[in-house]
Amino acid sequence: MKKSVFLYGISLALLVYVLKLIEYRYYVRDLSLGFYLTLIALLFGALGAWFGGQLVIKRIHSISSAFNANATSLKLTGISKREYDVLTLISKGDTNQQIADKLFLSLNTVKTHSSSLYVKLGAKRRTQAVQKAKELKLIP
Amino acid sequence: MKKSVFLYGISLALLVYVLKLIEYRYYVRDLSLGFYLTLIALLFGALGAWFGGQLVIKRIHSISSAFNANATSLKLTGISKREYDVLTLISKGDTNQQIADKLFLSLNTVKTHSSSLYVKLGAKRRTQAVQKAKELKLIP
DNA sequence: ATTCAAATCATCCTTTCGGGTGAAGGCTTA
DNA sequence: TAAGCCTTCACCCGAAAGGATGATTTGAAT
Repeated sequence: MKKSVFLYGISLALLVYVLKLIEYRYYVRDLSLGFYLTLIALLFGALGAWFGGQLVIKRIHSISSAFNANATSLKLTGISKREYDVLTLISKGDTNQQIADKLFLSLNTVKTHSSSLYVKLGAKRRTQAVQKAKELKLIP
Repeated sequence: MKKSVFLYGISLALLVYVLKLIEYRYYVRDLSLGFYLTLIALLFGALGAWFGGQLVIKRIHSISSAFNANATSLKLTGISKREYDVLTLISKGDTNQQIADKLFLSLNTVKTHSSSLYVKLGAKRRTQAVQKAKELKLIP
């Protein structure tokens, strides 16, 4: 981001320098002022468009890949590690028994975790829990 | 999109006109050519940046909202309209009974639809169905 | 007109979920 | 050390889901 701004600044400085040259040649050659103005407008318009596009793209990227398992939401909901493990597998469509097998837990433990998950997510069913977890960016 | 380009064109034309005025005043007032050049550069740079940003945003939107219920995948899976209705509500965390109420169906019918959904999606549970449907872009 | 898929509903039966509750061991922190 | 949370597991019970199968109606295609 800062790098982009820096690059943009450099480009701008360079162009201003070029403009200086043009300014000098203005007295030498016989091109209208309007020509240069249009040229500059086009140049900076294009440059600005590119820059603006890059800016937005970067922002979008930083938002969409802001899926760092979202520690903020995790703390807000108070979901623990183990509960999160269960949540992840629930979202993949595993049954409680399958989750128990994968996490080396008893079925009852998985049920306990999922139950507290529902409470913390304000859900009544696993499908709801998955939906809410996605809203909170807890899972992809 | 076309509208944006048009607006941009209009803005550009307007500014060029303004530049004309400035050009005339150049002979009247005592401001350096560099000043105007920089002004133009900044103006068009900013305008271009805004325009570029808008362009990218629109493109992103059209991509992300290119969620036209993905007819391709629907045909491939052979999911019917009614099944799709059920799928949608399933993905929202509704129970079969709730779905039945919303769609004015009997619980059994909902079960039938969901069962054939699972077959067509290669899922064994509703949570899996939801996950696969998302992969196929059938639901958001 | 016959055929076929979709949509609707049913019954029976098994599995899975989910709620409620209790309890034991471990770790952290006041 | 006591309080508190996390993790683990258990039992009970009702609700929801899911599988198998069959039946009727309707609309579209052949």
